[in-house]
Amino acid sequence: MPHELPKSYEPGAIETRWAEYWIREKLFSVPTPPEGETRPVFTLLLPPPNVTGRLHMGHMLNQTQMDIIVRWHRMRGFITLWLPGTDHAGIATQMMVERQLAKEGKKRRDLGREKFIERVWEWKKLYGGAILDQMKRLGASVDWDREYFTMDENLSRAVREVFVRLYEEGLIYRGKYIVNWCPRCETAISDLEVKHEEVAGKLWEIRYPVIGTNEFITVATTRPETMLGDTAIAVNAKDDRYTHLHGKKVLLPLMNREIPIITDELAQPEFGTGAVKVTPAHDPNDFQAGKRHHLPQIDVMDEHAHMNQNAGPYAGLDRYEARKQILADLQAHGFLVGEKDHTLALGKCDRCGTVVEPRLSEQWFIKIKPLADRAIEAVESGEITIVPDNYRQIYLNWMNNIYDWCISRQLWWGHRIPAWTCDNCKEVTVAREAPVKCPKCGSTKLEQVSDVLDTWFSSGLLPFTTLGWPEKTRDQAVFYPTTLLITAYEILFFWVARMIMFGCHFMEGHQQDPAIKKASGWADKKNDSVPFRQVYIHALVRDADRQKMSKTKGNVIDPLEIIERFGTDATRFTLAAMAAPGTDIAFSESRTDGYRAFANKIWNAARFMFMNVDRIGFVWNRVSDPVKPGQGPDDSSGAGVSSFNPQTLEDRWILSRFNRVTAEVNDALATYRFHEAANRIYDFFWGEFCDWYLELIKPRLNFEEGADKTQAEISCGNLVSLFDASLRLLHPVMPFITEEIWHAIYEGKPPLKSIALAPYPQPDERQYDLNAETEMAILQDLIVNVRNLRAELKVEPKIKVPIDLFAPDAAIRAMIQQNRGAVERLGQVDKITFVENSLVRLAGARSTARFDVHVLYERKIDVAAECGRLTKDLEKLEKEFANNQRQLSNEQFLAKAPEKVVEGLRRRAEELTLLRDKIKHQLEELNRTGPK
RNA sequence: GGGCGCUUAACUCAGCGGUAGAGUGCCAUCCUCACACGGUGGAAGUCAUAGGUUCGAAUCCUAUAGCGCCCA
Repeated sequence: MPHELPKSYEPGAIETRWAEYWIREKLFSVPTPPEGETRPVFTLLLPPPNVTGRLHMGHMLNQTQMDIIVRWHRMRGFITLWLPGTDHAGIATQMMVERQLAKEGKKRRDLGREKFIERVWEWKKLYGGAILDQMKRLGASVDWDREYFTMDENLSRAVREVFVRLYEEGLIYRGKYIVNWCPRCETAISDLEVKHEEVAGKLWEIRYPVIGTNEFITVATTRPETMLGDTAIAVNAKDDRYTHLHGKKVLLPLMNREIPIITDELAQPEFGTGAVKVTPAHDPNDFQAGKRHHLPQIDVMDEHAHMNQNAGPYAGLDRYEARKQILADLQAHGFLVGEKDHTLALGKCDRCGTVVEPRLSEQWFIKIKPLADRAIEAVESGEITIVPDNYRQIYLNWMNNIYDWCISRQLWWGHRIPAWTCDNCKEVTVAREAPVKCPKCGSTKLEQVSDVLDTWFSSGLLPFTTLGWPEKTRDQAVFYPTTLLITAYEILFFWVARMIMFGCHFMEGHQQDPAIKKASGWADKKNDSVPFRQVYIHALVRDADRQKMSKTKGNVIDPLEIIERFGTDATRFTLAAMAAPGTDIAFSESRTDGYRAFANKIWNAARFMFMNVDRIGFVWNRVSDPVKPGQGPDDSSGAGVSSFNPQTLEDRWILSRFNRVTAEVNDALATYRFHEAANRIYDFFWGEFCDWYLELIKPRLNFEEGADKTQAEISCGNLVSLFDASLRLLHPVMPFITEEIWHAIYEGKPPLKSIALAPYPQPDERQYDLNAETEMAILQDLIVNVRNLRAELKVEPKIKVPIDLFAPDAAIRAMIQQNRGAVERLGQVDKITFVENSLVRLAGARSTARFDVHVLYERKIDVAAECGRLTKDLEKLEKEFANNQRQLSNEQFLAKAPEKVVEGLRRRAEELTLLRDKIKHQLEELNRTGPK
């Protein structure tokens, strides 16, 4: 059956087809491996996107990298599980639905809790799958049979179990503390959910009259409205300016309340006036100071950040309205004594951007220190490695300065806290299931606490809850700890750190199936409670101007639009090729356009191959193809290109090069150097395979009457087997085009359902051929020099020219002689004449260390241009030579530099002398014969 | 305030102790029977600045400037 492919590659046509095929055929579904399984395992948890999410470049990068690593492992014979799912995203989702309600003129309270949650579920059903559908377009090879949602019943049960256990262990407590409060979302949020922003603000100075004196104490504040809740003034004990006021009281302006002057470290003498107001209910530092001095806590705001009844005449005002009013009143009564410009870091809600208010409220917390200690240990001991390495330190710094985690949220959408309050005695009972009666007073009037848990509480448990925890399952024995986590720096603390803490705590004592652990290469790891063995933190994708993408800036690049225009493969390749670890990616379309061209190049190389396959009537011998699924990473039986039968220099050369590139690509992937892997393949396929190998074998393929048919078949076979191997090498990065061509090679009857299940190429050292590589380099050098001379002599492209060649080394002469056809074809040469003497004195000649070549053509060369070029070359050589000699005459260099380097420089010196003399001669000759 | 990163060809980026690289763009030329999303040839960089370490620095150290990020 002849292969018919369109002349140019159209990704849109094939990509959706394969994406659907992979899902329909369940190619990436992984059943639980039975006892006795000895193959290596690779497990990766997809960072669950929010149900509210739309695919952005960050996801695309993340998923591209994961898919590359996952496909690479799968092709190397690992049992490879990539687990997908979505996160219920408490605040974000609730906001979406609230917004929807707002359009109908309703608020969530109008519906009531139950109806509202029903509404969210409806919303989730309708829109929640959007991001996963987008993911499918990327070709992500996840196990869709294991897809989860963080609010699934089994996961919810696990969440309750975790909560109860932590509570019973005394690691969860409830209390009234200062938390970050978002007045718009009407909920507490964690420190991590507050984003600080530098803004130009004011610093106001207010003076408080000291009772019993005619003195004043002046304090500075950026939030004057909180003064209504002041319960003390603090000065530093060491500050002599205030010693005489110790023990005295001041009269709080506007409120006419007497409050004490206390001494506390909170007041720093060198800062401002050295005295500070203390507002325990509205500032975390003041809260601590208040505890130390047993000060009352006066809350002056409500949950909407409006002043409450404690604010006296200001009750009911919005916080900023109140500020204005208070400043005016202070001014009027002579208490306001200064106003300065001041830049302050304003905390804003990560979700909605509203300015956060520190607020005293009853919340649930996790006592983090005991959990953090083990999580620190896991990273410090190397049980978990973080790549790039610098994130390790960042992680440790954070963990060492961690605060208790506020886990309760005053939302409706999320995992409701499994705690019940007794209506009668107010006793709070924490339990797995709703208690029938209060254990303290026996009352049956119990109401569940209305708060829900922070979204990250449940996602922090995913590495084990998705594997069936709290039951002990075979899945856990096999797949836990997961092997790798690939994620963005942004959620290192939100998510990664918490998974480590929870994993180390709840999976303590867990042991992975020893046979599988060993086969997977983790035998040296002692701790199987960690949620993953390795963490790879990927870069941020910025726009072409290095700006962080954001909706407000309007510079968001939509990956789906890029995919539409250039194809998924090209987009994936771009992200891979630009993903040098530790550096952010400035996404540039021109690069993607370049990689679309690469896809087209591959496509056309395939067309070329099929054209010859069809013409020769070649039958691809499937048996000899090294397709052995399921071989382990150490099994080298499929190594190299086993069905390749090298006959000629170019055969030996390309085979050697393929094996070297294979080694480099495998190494690069093993250390997450995606850019290196992508670039190696690109250079090989385009620069070596297409530009040289395909050109070189054309004469052997173009068999006509009287030609050697066997040779044509052998080279056709070599072409196909090398192409097949190259496709497998490239597959993890460009899954679609490789799948399409691979199936075409097998004329729709491949030995496996997908190239994704075929083995990944491994280098075979026996197929390295240094001689072939050296000889090929000389041949390429010769051809390039001839082309170069032709261009300079302005020889018409179609005209073939004779050349003279001086090559003193007999072996090189023989090699060129043997490959003269290549020189003739690729250099447009019609006759090669070997000569006895150097050709450097001739115009229109080039020389290298190994040969001189002269193109015979009647047209005179441009003497001035040639002189210019040679002079420039000479300058460069002289400079290098001078440098070279300086080093070689330096005794310290000779004494200290490694032998290899010295030897290299010596050889280079010889070459340089030779080249320099040749150019000098050429210049002399040109000056002698050429026009002035 | 603390911490981190970046500054290499016009643009976007690799390289991170031993002779400056890629892609795009640019110039010239060629629609040669896989590919003009192509071939061939070419031009283009005191590797931010100033010191230091070293036989040798784009690469290591220190300082400065500019840009950016994170944490408080």
